[in-house]
This record gives sequence, structure tokens and C-alpha cells, in this order.
Amino acid sequence: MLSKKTKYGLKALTFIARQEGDVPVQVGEIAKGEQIPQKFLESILLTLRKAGVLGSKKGKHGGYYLRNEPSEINMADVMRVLEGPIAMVPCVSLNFYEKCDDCVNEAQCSVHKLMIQVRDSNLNVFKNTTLADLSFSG
Amino acid sequence: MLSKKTKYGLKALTFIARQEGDVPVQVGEIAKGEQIPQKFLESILLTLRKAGVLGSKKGKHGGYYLRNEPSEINMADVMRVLEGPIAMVPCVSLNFYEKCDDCVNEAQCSVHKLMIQVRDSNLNVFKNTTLADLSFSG
DNA sequence: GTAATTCCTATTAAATCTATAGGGTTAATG
DNA sequence: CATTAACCCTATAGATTTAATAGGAATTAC
Repeated sequence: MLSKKTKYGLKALTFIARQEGDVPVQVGEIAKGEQIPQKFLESILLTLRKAGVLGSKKGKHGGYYLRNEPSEINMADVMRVLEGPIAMVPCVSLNFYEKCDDCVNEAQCSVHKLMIQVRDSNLNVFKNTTLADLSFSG
Repeated sequence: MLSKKTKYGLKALTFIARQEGDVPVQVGEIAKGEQIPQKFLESILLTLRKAGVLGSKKGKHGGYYLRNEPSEINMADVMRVLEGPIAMVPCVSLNFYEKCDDCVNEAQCSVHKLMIQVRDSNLNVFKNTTLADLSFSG
């Protein structure tokens, strides 16, 4: 199940991408427009900023903006920030590999075999989908 | 993240598939062989039996066996039983569709768009992988 | 200097996952 | 037919994670 954090984060990114103006977009605006609890959204946007996806401007008339063009922001990066590793088990994670305690023989492990395929297939989707794909057109 | 329930369930199915004998496989055997808490495993196998994946024989010398050939058991069915819907959000689930409360326009929702692709890609993997693929050979 | 906004930490509330407990039911065996 | 070994079933406790809230600190426009 997709976490609310990720769901809200994706919606917020889309919302920002669609505001084509030059001024940063405020949390309150996004929260209202997308029906997201404002304080929760604050922490999510903060995470995205710290990860380098968003930039921010503080103080009055402050807000958030994209650090790159929507077409340059791919979902693999975004999902890793919001949802964590793309792999469903650490033993098939490319970026966060960890051996299973219980698993004796990784090469023969059925979970390992299946999850490698899932990882590859998801990675393929995420890498090839950009924020622009999600934000514009039908 | 893959739940332990699913992980254990997959390992157990593989274990049973690899026992080529005619006698049912006992929970205790699987638990020992795969390092799974026995009582937890019991409940998982019960779930798989109720879903029609496994059959069981009660009483002394009882145990579990596959209801179909490993090559006929596909992972889409197994994952639905163990992990729940394959879709990461209800609004893209084929078998368990539900509209989002918050989402005003499904067609324009970025989460919806992305998750449809993820669902299709995962479904493709799960439907085309059988228990035989996971159990035998390298 | 006041108002508006992001920034940061802590905490609580809710939900889910993992595991255990305890016994009921069924069947093989001598 | 008693004993034993296995699955069957429900409930519940413990642990972890997720979701949301609270309260203010720091920063900037005006």
C-alpha cells in the first residue's frame, strides 16, 4: 500500500509543477487545493527540499519551487525520497542492500528471485516517468 | 516493504513444491527448514488453504500439499492471498476498486496515473511467474 | 516591528504487523 | 478405544510504523 506521505508528496509536486508562475508556491495553497493536512504536508515538503527535489524561499511571500524542470524529475528519485527503497526486500535493493538474517542461500531463495523481477519492473516504470508526464495533458 | 507473512508464505510454498513425495508436508518441518515461527506459519498456511492454493490432511501424519502443479500456480494469485491487492492504491485496483475520498478528478490525478503503470508492470511479473519458476533450477 | 511564512523537534493517536497462547478437532496406530 | 500427533480456530498481546498535531523558532517582505 502506498503511504499517505508519498501520495501527498506526489500530489504536491504535481500541484507545484502546474503553477507555471515565477513565485514560489505556499504550503497553505497546496494543502487547500489538494485536501492535505497542512502540518503534515509541511514535513513532507521539508523532506523533499532536503533531498534536493524542491527549493524554498523563507519568510513572507515564501514558498516552494522545483529545483529542476518537471521533465527532468524522475519518479525513481522521488519515490526513494518519499517511500524509501524501491525494492520490497533489502536483499534485492541496489541502493540499500542488506543480507537477510534467515536466508541461507540467496541464489535459491524464492523470495529473492521474485523480488528481483519486481524491482526491475518497477524501476523501469519509475525511471521512465517524469513529473511532467504526471502533471500535464491527458 | 514485503510483509513477513508474504515472505514466509512464499518460502513455505517453495518448500512444499520441492518435496516431491506423495505425503503431505508438515508445518513443523517447514518451520524448521525455513526458520519460521511455527505458530505464525500455521496461520499463514491456513490462509493459503482457505484460498484454495493448498490442501490439507488432518490428524496424525497430516500436513499440507499443493492443490495444483507448481507450474500452474501463478504469483498474482498467491500475492493477492498473502499481501492483498496488487495495486498500491484502491483507485487503480482491478479486483478491489474503490474511489478515493479526496481525489476530485481521477483522470488528472498524478498518483492515479503513476500507480496504473506500476500495477500493470507488477501484474505482468506476477502473472508470468509460477511457483515452478521460483522452486526449481537456477 | 509586525505579519506571514518556512523550519524544526517532540509527541500523540491510530493502524498494522508479528508473534504467541491455548485449546478444539480430526485421524492414524497398536 | 486410548493415545498421540497433526491441523484448525480465535483471541490477544507486543512491537513497529504511519499519520497527524502541537508549539514555537527563524527568516523575510513590507
